[in-house]
Amino acid sequence: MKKESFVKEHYHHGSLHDALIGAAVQRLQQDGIAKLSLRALAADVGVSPTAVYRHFEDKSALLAAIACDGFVGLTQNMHKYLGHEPCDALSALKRIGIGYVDYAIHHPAHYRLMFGQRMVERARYPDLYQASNTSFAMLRDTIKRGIDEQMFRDLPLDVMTMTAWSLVHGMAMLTIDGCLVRPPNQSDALMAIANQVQDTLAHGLLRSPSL
Amino acid sequence: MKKESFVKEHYHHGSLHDALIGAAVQRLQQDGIAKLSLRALAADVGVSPTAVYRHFEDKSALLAAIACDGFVGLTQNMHKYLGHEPCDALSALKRIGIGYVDYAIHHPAHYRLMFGQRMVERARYPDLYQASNTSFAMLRDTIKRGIDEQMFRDLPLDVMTMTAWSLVHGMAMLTIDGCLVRPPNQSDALMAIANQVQDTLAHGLLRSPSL
DNA sequence: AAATAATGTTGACAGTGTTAACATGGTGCG
DNA sequence: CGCACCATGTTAACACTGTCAACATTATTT
Repeated sequence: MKKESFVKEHYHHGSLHDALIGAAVQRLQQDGIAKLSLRALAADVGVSPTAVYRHFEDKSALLAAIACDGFVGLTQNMHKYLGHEPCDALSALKRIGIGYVDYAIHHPAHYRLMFGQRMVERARYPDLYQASNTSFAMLRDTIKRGIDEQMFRDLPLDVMTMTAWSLVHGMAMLTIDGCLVRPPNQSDALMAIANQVQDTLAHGLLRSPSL
Repeated sequence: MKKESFVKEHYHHGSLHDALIGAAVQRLQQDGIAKLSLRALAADVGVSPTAVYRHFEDKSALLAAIACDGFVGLTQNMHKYLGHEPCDALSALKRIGIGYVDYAIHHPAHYRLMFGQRMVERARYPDLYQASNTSFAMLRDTIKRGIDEQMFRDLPLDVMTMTAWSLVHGMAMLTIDGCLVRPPNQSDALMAIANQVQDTLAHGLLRSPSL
């Protein structure tokens, strides 16, 4: 009876941290990062401009937190596509790759942020650093399995990891930026292309490709 | 005898356009895009803040011009690595790819700008749009040649182009952002990796890979 | 119940992109 | 030559930004 009377009878917001991130994500999706202002965010949430600084050191830290969430979501999506039943390394790698691109396509604002300026200074943001490493480790570990099981060719793990990672990252970026020559906007058609690209990669990685 | 007396006896700068771009590139390399301000640029060049607007519609247009220069440089560098003697499609593709990554590594500020927000809105900047298309056409045409000469596997041109482009773009980005696991800072070592990655791609594209 | 920490607010400052109105000077035309 | 024009630069101002210091309010702990 004393709470939720209407709105903003409360001096304390209660969950400003999450609310700010939510508002930021929404604005990022609509207007892009260039037009994102802390003051507008604060207004969206119904709080004074400087309240932000009780939850984030500065604007960059807020963005880093969002990027961090992005990597967590990316990892989750890769796990989702990977599934639970055991499978060989190549299938696993393909599924992870599709999960990767799928996430990027459906969360472009997040994805662009994840690989923007924050990535360069990720040493300053331990959470972000760890979250991103967790994502990358999935790729790397799967490739290592393929090598250990002698399914993949005998190339340095680093090289293969970079190849696979470059491929999915490049696909994600080019798709998000609309760089495809004839952009098949249906994500189904897009995923079909992604599948074929993955096949090409498989052909390049496999010890004995099945044509 | 009447010119170049000392400095800035001239009301008219003479080449503000280029001077601004030069100053911008320098600041981009040092501080990154976040800290780039038109006013600072104007000060660098010794001109009032609003003089910029006689040469560029707004800040974004200036950045677009730099990105445009970047694509021109990228194309040039690919041509440089391609050389003049005729060669088969695979060699050509490899050289172009190396030229691509080489440019990105040596002009990270340019490269990040080229694939930043400006790329998304490149419809607004015809010059940028065309310059980028010219770069991409090099990749695409070379791949088409490989298909026509029946050197590459019989896959859709779009798929192969996306694969190759994704690969070089991904490599460029990951390298620039320092995402390599053990970053071999010498660009020689880097190029060695790039070469191996390209070989993997070749293995994936070729009709009959030579192991 | 009092002290302390957490959270929000107000007011201010320096810096930003951008516009409008004005100044300057080189260029071409009578 | 002189004059008008136009490209180029300047000054002043506006709205907006991130951020800080000082203060207010609420929650938490002692």
